[in-house]
Order: sequence, then structure tokens, then C-alpha cells
Amino acid sequence: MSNLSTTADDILACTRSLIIAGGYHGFSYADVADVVGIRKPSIHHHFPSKVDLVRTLVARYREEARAGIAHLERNISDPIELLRSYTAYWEACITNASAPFCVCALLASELPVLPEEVALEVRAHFRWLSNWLASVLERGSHEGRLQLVTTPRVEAETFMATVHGAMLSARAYGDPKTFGTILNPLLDRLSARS
Amino acid sequence: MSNLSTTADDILACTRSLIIAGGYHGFSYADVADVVGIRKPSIHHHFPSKVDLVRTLVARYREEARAGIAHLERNISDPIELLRSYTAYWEACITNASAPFCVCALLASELPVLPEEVALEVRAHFRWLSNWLASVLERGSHEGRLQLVTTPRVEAETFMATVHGAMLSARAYGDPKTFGTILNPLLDRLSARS
DNA sequence: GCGAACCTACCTTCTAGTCGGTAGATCGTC
DNA sequence: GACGATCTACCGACTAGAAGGTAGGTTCGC
Repeated sequence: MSNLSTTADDILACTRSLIIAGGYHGFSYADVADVVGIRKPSIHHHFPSKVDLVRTLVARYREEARAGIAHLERNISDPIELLRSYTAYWEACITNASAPFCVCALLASELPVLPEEVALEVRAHFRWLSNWLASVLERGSHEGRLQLVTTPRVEAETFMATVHGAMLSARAYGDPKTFGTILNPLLDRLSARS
Repeated sequence: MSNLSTTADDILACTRSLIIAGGYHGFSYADVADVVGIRKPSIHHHFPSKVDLVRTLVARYREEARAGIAHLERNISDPIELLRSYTAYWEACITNASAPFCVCALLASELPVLPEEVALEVRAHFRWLSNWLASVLERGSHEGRLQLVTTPRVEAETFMATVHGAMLSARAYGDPKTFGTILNPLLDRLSARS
């Protein structure tokens, strides 16, 4: 067990689900303390300020996202299957309610009132994700495996926007199936009919 | 001037922009009081509680949306032009920064921690908007003016999700043009090539 | 003189964050 | 291997300020 400080991890995990539920201003140290089973000042011991806590959380979230995508890239070469795996991941997260929203997408809606350090990470995530999607779409287009209506860049922005919007609709309808209902036809359209 | 109580309107207008910036938990009565130029308790005179204020705001927002759509329907019959006018409206709001986000879309991201009375209005807005979009798409499809890849229902959900996601991306990139960049190709694709 | 609009003054609860301290593990060093 | 010194994780008690909200009074137009 290379398990340094389980408590800090617990705090981060708890913070993640609280942010997913209600954003930066939707939770307090007291909420975290209650769930983790620790006293409020002990959280300050691990994360001096709320900004520290959330910045660390988002940075770690981004690392996990990079690792997840790298793992997909290692195992899947077909561009359309990459996209399908990506959306399948989110479909699973939403269906089992483990993480029914992207942390960065949720925080992005609060951007104007977010501490700058957190805002920077959130913006960086959007750029990184759309860049990855654009690279996948471009490759798929070149290989003739994907049929794009416009440029890979624009198609990537559309894809990302649709994913985020589908998360929002799934939440608004209280129905996890909404996500797949929106994304599966989109993936089908991207698949080339040769 | 049939102008009953300008102050209440000022409070609502201010609350609207504050909510658009940071959601339900991202503003306080003190913030509203500062902007409107009034003392905090005076807001309670017009809106007894924060829930009252926000519920009223969302209800009025929905009325305006209904009126706006009714106005469009009265002046435009072509389905594709209806959709273009709808997105052009939002493009203008985002570009001039007057209202760079849909109140209900923003509140939807906070749904799990929203007071139930507000949550009900937000959910109702999603259903209403997607129903309108579905009706436009269905008519356009029947008239042969729109080419749908799937059912009007699913296409409407996709359209709405893309609009909301595009608002989010425009905010994340800090670039109003992002909205049009995403929506114009989508509208072009829906236009039937006869 | 009545009611709407607004005020000052106040309350309670919650907020992030601080302070000083303790129990226990780890440490170097003699 | 016994000794203090240091470090980590945590705690209770506390603070200043902000949160939503209340009580009671003033001002002003009808």
C-alpha cells in the first residue's frame, strides 16, 4: 500500500462530488467535514484555503482525464471507436450517478465569479479537450473513417458543446438516458457510410 | 408609462445578471442592494425571501421566452429561419454581453442544490424549449425544408444541448464568436439541399 | 390617515480561516 | 536502545465577516 494520506484523498473525493452537485459556492468546509468524518480545521491542515482545495481538485481531475485519454489512445486506434469510448465513459458515470457531470464543465458555468487560479485550470481543460477531439476528428477524416460536415476544429467544438449540453439536459430531465439519446445519433452521423 | 414599481424591476434585472454570472449561490441580497442603490431589507419588502426573488425571476424569464417565441412564430413561417432567428438572438445577447447565458441553463447546472420551487421552473423550461424546437423541426421535416438525421424529438434535444454547450464554451474561451462558430454549421446542416 | 416604499438597527446562522495545543510516529545521536 | 527533537494529523475554541431575515419606525403621495 503506497497510501500516503488517505484523508486528503477522502477530502478531495468528497469535494468533487459536492462540486459536481452544486459548484464552487454550493458547498462549505463544514459539508466536507461532515461527510469525511473529520473536524473543519483538519481540512485546513491539508488544504490551507478553499481555493487551494479546489485548485488541487481540478488539477488532479485534469491529470486523470489526461491519463484516461492516454489509456484510450493506447488501446484504440479507430477514431470513431475512440469517440464512442469517450462518450460511453460519461454515459456510465451519469447512469450510475458516480459523477453525473464534468467538474470543469460545471465550474465553467460559474467562471465570472470563480477565483482566478481555479478559472485558469478550467479554461485550460476546455482547450485541452477540444484539441484532443480535433486531433481525433482530423485523423478520422484523413483516414476516411469519419465524415465531417465542416473543419475538424469546428466539428470538435460542436462535439464538446453537445457533450456538455447533453449532461445538462440529463440533469434537467433527471433522466440518465438523455445523454445517450443525444450522443449516439451524433456518433452515428460521424461514422462514414462508405 | 404604466410603470408600477421600477424598483422591483431593477431588483429583478440586477438579480438576473448576477445569476447569469454565478448562479443561485453566487450572489447575495447585499450584492443586489449595492447595485440597485437600496438597503438590504428593502429587497425583502419586494421579495420576502431569496427563493421568492429567484422563483419570480425565473417565472418572468419564462414568460419573456414564451412571448419572444410567439413573436417569432407570428413573423416567420420558415422553420429554418425560425431556428436561425432563435440562435441569432442568443448570439446577440452573448456578443454584446447583455445576457451571455440562459438563466435556466445556468441554474440547471446547480439543480441538485436548488430550492425545489426554483428547480421546478427550471425543469419546466427545458421541457417547454425542447417541445418548441421539436415542433419546429417536425414541421420543417414534413415541409421538406429541413433534413433530419433522426426523429424531430431527438434532433430537438441535440439542438438544445448544442446551444447550451456552445454558451458554456463561449464563456470558457472568453470569446463570443465561439457560439456562432458552433451553431452556424449546425443550422446549415439542417437546411435541406433540394 | 393610510398604505406603499424605504430606512436603521438588529438577530441568528453560517462562512472561511486562526490559534494553541495534543497524541503518536519518526528521527538523529550519544 | 534510550533521549529528546521534530513532524504529522488532528482537535476544541475561537474570530471576523457575510449570509438571509426581522422589528419597528419614517417618509411621502393619495
